[in-house]
Amino acid sequence: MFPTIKDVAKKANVSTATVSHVVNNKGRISPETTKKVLKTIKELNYHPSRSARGLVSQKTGNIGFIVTNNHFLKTEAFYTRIFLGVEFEAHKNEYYVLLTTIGSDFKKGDALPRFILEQSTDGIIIAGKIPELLLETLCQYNIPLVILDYIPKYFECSSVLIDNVRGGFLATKHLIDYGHKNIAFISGEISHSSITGRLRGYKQALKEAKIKINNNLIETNDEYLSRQNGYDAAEKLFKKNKNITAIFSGNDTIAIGAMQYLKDNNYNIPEDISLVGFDDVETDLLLDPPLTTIQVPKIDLGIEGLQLLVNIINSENKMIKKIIVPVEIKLRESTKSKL
Amino acid sequence: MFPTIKDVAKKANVSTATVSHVVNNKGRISPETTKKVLKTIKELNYHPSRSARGLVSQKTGNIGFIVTNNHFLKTEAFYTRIFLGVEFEAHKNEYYVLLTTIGSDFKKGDALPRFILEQSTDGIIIAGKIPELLLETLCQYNIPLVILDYIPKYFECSSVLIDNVRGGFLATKHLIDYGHKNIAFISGEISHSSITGRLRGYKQALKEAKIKINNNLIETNDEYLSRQNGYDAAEKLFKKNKNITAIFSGNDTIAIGAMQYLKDNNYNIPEDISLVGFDDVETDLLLDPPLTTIQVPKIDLGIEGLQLLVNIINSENKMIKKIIVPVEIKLRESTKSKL
DNA sequence: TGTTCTAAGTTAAACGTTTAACCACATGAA
DNA sequence: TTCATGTGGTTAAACGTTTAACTTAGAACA
Repeated sequence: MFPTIKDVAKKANVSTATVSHVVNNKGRISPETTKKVLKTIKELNYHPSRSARGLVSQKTGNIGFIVTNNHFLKTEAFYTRIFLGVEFEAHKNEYYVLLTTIGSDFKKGDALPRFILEQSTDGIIIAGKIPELLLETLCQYNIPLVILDYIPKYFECSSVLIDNVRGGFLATKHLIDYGHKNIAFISGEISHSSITGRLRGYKQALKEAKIKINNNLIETNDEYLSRQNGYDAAEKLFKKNKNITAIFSGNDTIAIGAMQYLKDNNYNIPEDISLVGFDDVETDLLLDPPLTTIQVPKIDLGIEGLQLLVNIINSENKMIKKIIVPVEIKLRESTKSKL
Repeated sequence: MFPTIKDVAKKANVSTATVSHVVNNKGRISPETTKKVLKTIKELNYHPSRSARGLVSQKTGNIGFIVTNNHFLKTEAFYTRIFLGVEFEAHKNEYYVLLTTIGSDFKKGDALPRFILEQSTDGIIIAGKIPELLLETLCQYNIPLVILDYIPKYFECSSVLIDNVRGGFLATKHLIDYGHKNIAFISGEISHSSITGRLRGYKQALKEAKIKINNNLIETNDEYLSRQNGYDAAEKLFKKNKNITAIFSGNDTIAIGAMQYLKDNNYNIPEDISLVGFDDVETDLLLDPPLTTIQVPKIDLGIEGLQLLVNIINSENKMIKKIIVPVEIKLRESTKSKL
């Protein structure tokens, strides 16, 4: 069916080693021979078999993408785009991406993703928060590794991060500039490094504007980011406070839930309450009103992640690198100036 | 790093063949030996290398997923979900999915997806309309193949299809039941078998209700399904007609575009115009008003597709099978009874 | 007793590459 | 002439499996 390296070698009257050298640009082959071999390869439409290659050279041409099923299901729009960014750049770099989800309750003795055990990837990308134990286990295998959008607690690793602090700062600053003083922060998954970063930015902006931080205005828990979670957070918030005029929400999903609560309780957005999200998922534009938010370049995050991983794979230098991708604020109609 | 079959064989005092037989449940191995080998495998945490396996047995454990980049970009929400369905079921069946996009302008001599040439997949799933020439080329390689959501013109192939005709019928019938008589049909990509099916259902319902089909009320072209396309179609439609009270739109993306046109031109939905979509993408719920649509079980489509493919891979019987997945109407607030 | 059969394994080749080690030849220097 | 060096390859082993063909021991049978 498919021609092998032997077929090429025979037809071109050279050894299989020569063909291999030509294919891989290694060894010393004269220009004429190279040309002859290349021509034969084209004629036969020869492509080296991945399996055979992988067996001897340990290069499979695949990279693994790991995300917890919770993240993937609950904030699908976000992680799907990151995946697409990775996939897109992988395609350019002649890699394929193997996707797998794992439980967020990974514990001692649990099986690793099959692609690791079966050695079918050259490197791993992890998207979002992941059990620390899994990282440690992974580490023992000495596989090139890049983490996207998460900073592990006890573990140093090459990573691509969003400038969450700045994003939180920009969002809050925007509300302050619009004359708001009672600005709430709501979010779930507060143990996620991204969310704590956003909260830090929020506090920074308040401090800079000399507005006192009021813990009653901060409503967080560690449940996964879901709309319901946002609805509940807004509910709690308004039970405790009466004079809120603006909300900065840890991500868009939460914001959408909060928006629903506000509508259900006859608050007008943005007349009564200004609302800012974080992530810029596609649905924001379809909301009524369209959501002002912090734009996160999700596709770019994936692209950067893959490039970083490929660099690590191709170099001996295993220096840990961190890349920060910038964010900016997208002004839409869910915020209004009080001035 | 990773233990090999030899390590297991040595430790268990058997030959590698025996280990292989145990792993694959083949050959005649006594219960005691089996037990002993299994124990050793667990102790060493042995997993067969995919590359080595693939090399000799031609089973890579991967399946390829092909979609045109146009489809993927323009109706991302739809095809991403199909992909996730495939991915989900693949995970269950111990397969990995290699995703690739191809141009919709595939022509003679163009390179096939790399995973085919490099023989790194055991079968292929194709999602949506795809150049007929690519199918023919693919066919020569004799790879197990399943097509989702598309019927090629000159080519028979196992496939999983949506009941588009019924969907079109249900949507139109719903509008008729609500007392509408001047019901328009708009869509792009009319050469896609799914869209023609929906149009057929539309006509069927009208015929059954003894409403004359008016070609002025049918606005189609062959551009890709995009919001802009929907906007334009609605515009053309209303330039030609004044008395439309309902629109059935070939898919949700188009419907969203049309909705925008209606809003821009001060038509109220559903008071002035009732609108029905097709697909049921997640954003429909966030629209104002939420869109009545035909629900397509996208995840199930992917699941069925993968199961079908696995069956084909594992059986000699290459009979062509077609699976039709049912649809139902989701009543929301974009349609209103005139009665 | 010798023959056949069966159960439970083993042996060794094969899959399609890569790559370290080797070889043959030409050139140039001593 | 001899020896070192460089050029352009070839040879053959190795990667980790699977599997067809073979072996061996014991049971069953005539």
